[in-house]
Amino acid sequence: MGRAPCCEKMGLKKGPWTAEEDQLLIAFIRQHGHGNWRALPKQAGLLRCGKSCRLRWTNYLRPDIKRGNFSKEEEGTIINLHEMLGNRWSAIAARLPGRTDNEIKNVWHTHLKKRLKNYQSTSNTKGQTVTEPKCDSNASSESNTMNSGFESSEYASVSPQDSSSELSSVTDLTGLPNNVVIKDESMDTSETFPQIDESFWSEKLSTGNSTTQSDFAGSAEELQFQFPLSSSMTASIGSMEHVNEYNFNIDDDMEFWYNLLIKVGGLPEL
DNA sequence: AAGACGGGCAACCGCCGCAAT
DNA sequence: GATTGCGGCGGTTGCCCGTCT
Repeated sequence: MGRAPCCEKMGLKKGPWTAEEDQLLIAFIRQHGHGNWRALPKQAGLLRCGKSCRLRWTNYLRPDIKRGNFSKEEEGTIINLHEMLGNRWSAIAARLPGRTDNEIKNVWHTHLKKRLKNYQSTSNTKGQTVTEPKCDSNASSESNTMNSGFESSEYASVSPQDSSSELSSVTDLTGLPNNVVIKDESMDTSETFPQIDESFWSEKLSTGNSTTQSDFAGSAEELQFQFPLSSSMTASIGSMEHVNEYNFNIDDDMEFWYNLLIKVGGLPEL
């Protein structure tokens, strides 16, 4: 069909935003909101396309943006979520209040990916089975054996070399709120994750605007999934303050997931 | 001191999904 | 059902700035 470009380039400004433009945008959105991005620049007196305005607002001007360096916990969360979700930056950002998808994407490409690579090469030299993360948009089910990708001394209380199939060996990212570790590259978990969508996790794992551990602690359930190479699976559910672990050893995966969701309050009991 | 280089980050581009018509 | 318009998303680009030589 062919779409027209998002905005006619003629007369529209590109490049870095000036303080004046920022003020115009903020003032307009404060007064009128941003119902229609395409119409907004004209109404606000900006020579920008709507897309540019939306991006500037969502990535920089929004009042709830948290600026500054990422904490180690945030970085750990990103790595874990990236393992789980792949390059779905907006989904990852939804779990890190105050952080934007763009910011997370930049952090990933500039810092975390390198760290992951270093970790992997280190692991490989130690004879571990380590897989490259698949950056596939359908990667919510991706699984691999690289744990968090952090140097163990920095983030994980259990060293990567210790990875056995027992619960104690699940890499613990020292109190991360949504600590999900999926292992076993031979397993396609997309078939066993049928009902776990993003809204479920964000509802379960985020509370308001805060990202502090204590905020997560009350509401939720840190999930650690571990798939040993056997046909059975082992999982633990730990809260932030006290690790209430539930151990499952099951062969029938669908029943397992359903029961697990009931446990964490994601499904009503029948 | 100055030019080269590389990293970090803000912004742009193009595609996709969805709702409205 | 087809078309159109919009918002959103992820990939990519290009500028700025710090470091190196």
